[in-house]
Amino acid sequence: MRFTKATNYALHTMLMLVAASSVKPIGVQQLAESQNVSPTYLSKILTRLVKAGMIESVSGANGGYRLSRKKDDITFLDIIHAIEGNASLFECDFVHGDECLIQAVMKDAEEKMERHLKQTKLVDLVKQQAQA
Amino acid sequence: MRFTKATNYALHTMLMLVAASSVKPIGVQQLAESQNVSPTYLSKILTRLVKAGMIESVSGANGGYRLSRKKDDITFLDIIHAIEGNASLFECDFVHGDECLIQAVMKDAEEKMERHLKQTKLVDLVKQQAQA
DNA sequence: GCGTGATTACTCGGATACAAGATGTCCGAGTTTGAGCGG
DNA sequence: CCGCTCAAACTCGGACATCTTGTATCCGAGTAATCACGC
Repeated sequence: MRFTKATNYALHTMLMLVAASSVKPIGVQQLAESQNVSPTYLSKILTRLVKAGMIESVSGANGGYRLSRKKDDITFLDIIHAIEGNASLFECDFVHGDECLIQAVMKDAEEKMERHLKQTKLVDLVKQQAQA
Repeated sequence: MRFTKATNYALHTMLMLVAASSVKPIGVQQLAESQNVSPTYLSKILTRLVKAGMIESVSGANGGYRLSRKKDDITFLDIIHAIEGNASLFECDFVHGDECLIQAVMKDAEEKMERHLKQTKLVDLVKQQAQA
């Protein structure tokens, strides 16, 4: 029960893209170097973000990745769900007659966490970085 | 990033033990049957709870598991930590100069969840079950 | 100078490899209860 | 009836076995920009 490294890569990459926020795409190599990942692996992660509609890829020379339109409303939860999937963290597959009380508690806890991740946007971090 | 089945087993088993709450221990077989797990596997999980000090095992005939003394203050978080470990869910191992802003956000989110799990006790569920 | 083609710098997707963790199973060893048996 | 022994019913712990998932690598294919070259 831990977040995967892929999520970490995705979050850091997105932070860079939001910070750059320019029209020009940033190449995978550049993004990968600053995180010590192999470019091929990072690109595999980024395709998931593309499918989620938050970034887009530009192929060919001078290609790379850049934010798609909605740029400023991207939350942590968006990215995490794109990478980890939006399945529930806890799933009780037993068949006790009524609803599982344990599952209810776990679901509440999960929602507490998700609420925080949903209300924190990447842009906020960029501003903090700029001040420092 | 999901909770393991072992955690599910542990939570359900603890709920039974708290509900029983008697002096007599309950055998692993009985506990396992009601959850469709093999007794050997369940016992492996329960030893972790023993090491965490929340239950104790009684060996020999008519043996089994029962709560240790502190019985009524056991929280969800206690059990989860005993099974999954108390490591942080998110760990950024990069070396960016200052503290990782992303990690800070994730840690906050995690704490939101843990707070809920810490303030929910198993005894509360037992009472709910009794009412129904 | 201008079009055409080749080269180069990229991303994309699938196939594959490897490691770690989750999920069990099996077995031998220790421990307690209780039954059986002999005095 | 008492005590001793032995079998049965348990848990404990380590050593496997298997399956899934995370973490990557490699390679061929497609695509866009740029460079070279001939007219």
